[in-house]
Amino acid sequence: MPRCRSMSFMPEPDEHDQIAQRQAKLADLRQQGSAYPNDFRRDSLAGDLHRAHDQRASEVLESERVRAAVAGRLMTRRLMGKASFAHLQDMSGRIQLYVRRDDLPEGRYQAFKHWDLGDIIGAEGVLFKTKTGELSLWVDEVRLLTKALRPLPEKFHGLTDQETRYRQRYLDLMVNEDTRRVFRMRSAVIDYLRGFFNARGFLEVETPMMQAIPGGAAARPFTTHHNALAMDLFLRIAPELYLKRLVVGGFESVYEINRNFRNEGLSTQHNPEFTMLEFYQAYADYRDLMDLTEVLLRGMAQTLLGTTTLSYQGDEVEFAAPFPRLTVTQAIRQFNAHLTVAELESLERLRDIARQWEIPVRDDFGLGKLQVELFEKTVEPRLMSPTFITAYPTEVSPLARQNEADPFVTDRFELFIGGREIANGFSELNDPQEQAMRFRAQVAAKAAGDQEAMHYDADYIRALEYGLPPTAGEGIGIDRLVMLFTDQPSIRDVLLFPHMRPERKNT
RNA sequence: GGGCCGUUAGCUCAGUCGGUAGAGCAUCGGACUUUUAAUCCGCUGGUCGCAGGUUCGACUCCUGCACGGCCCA
Repeated sequence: MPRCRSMSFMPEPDEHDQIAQRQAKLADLRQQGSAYPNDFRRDSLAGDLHRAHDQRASEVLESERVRAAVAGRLMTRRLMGKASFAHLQDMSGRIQLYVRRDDLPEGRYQAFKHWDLGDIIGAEGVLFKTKTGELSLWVDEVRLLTKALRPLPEKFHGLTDQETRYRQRYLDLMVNEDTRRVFRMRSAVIDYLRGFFNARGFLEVETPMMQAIPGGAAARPFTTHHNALAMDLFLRIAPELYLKRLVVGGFESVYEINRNFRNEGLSTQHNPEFTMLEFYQAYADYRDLMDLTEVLLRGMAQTLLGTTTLSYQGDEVEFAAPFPRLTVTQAIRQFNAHLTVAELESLERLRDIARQWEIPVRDDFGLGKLQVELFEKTVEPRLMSPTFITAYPTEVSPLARQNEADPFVTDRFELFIGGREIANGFSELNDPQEQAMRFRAQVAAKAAGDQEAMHYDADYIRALEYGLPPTAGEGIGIDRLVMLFTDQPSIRDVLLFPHMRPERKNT
């Protein structure tokens, strides 16, 4: 690929002053030689240096003359005539540099004075402590490695404009430590999940993101097109049906952590692509998974946060106590004391109640769907500490196994934390004939206008006909979990690059 | 899709009753060899989101649009 190697770049006339000034400085650098050198090698990270030497006495440090080479972005600078202090930031943190004219090669200090905040530099020197006790590097060599042509956001207030933080996440990461904290925690959450499932003998797998038949959830898919095959494909809305095929194949414990895509609106809770953990375990049922989920989340909180009590947007969320388990109808009645069992089992009565709550009721809503709608409206937002809700109606659970005592409901649960659904799991429906019937009902619903209803997946039925062992499976929404663990109010705050409408203004 | 709020210098923000646009930081020039929101002196920097309208005159009032935030669906 041809690359632009222009040796004299004229600033665009509409660029503001600071960019023009920096471009002029870059032009000078090009004249003097390589403007983008890649021969500087560091041997230390700021964070490691602090960990190793912060607690050591100043005299000891000076007598040992510990040398270090560091590199990173120039974040602050205090010029005081013939000496300066500066802070360099790398992935691990910041280290202060002490730069004196008389300790540098001839002319270097003059150059250093004209470098800009945001430039990427390398520095070598000897560690010492300033009179205020801050570990610093007494620099005897410093080089400009990459010129920054655009100025940094303000050093004190940082970058606060939400739109810019989302669109230019690199800037947000540069200047906002809290943003770095959130995404480190996200990484730690995923790392913990992998460790947890790997330690229990689960196999991590990857299944198709592009599917001919989108399945495994009630949602509208994105459509794409394969040119060579001349066929439309769908971006997956869930990996569920493929993961259960793997259990049929004999991978009895599997998990996948990856993206799902759903063609719905954007909100503080929804991004078109989001990350799910799904896992399946043969010879287990939904109660086993509730137990496992409880162990998982309690351990995760204790390990990653050092506590089992966390604060989410001002509410306390407690992971230490056993998570309460209530059925859908028990939960509705707990938060709607006036409702009777008879009312919850009357289609006509429930329709009226739902309308009173301003729930848009469609004619094809059965009793089970109405119960779940009422639950979501009146109970879900109030479940702050982890709560399992069980006995989801069969009507809204086309892939879940029916309860043996009460076939109106399935052996399914959802976990709510912070007023939101975090997990959804159930004993899998492994009867191929029953599953085929459920698919046909979904197809009928789709024909009647339910755009979120499922397709008939004949290969999935064929797989079940070979025999899916009794199995339980669960999905956990990673983005929402990370929101909880980082106390962030919007899903956009835990996605590095949340979906945004294209910006029209000039960049 | 609806309601409310926002968009002013690179960043963070003021802007009075409609009368020629302000501050801090950053930048630029100068002083300063242990500073840390360094300090001190001086100077720059603006399509007030975009397009219309009202007006002698619009950052300000009105309409539409774009993007964002929050709430609702």
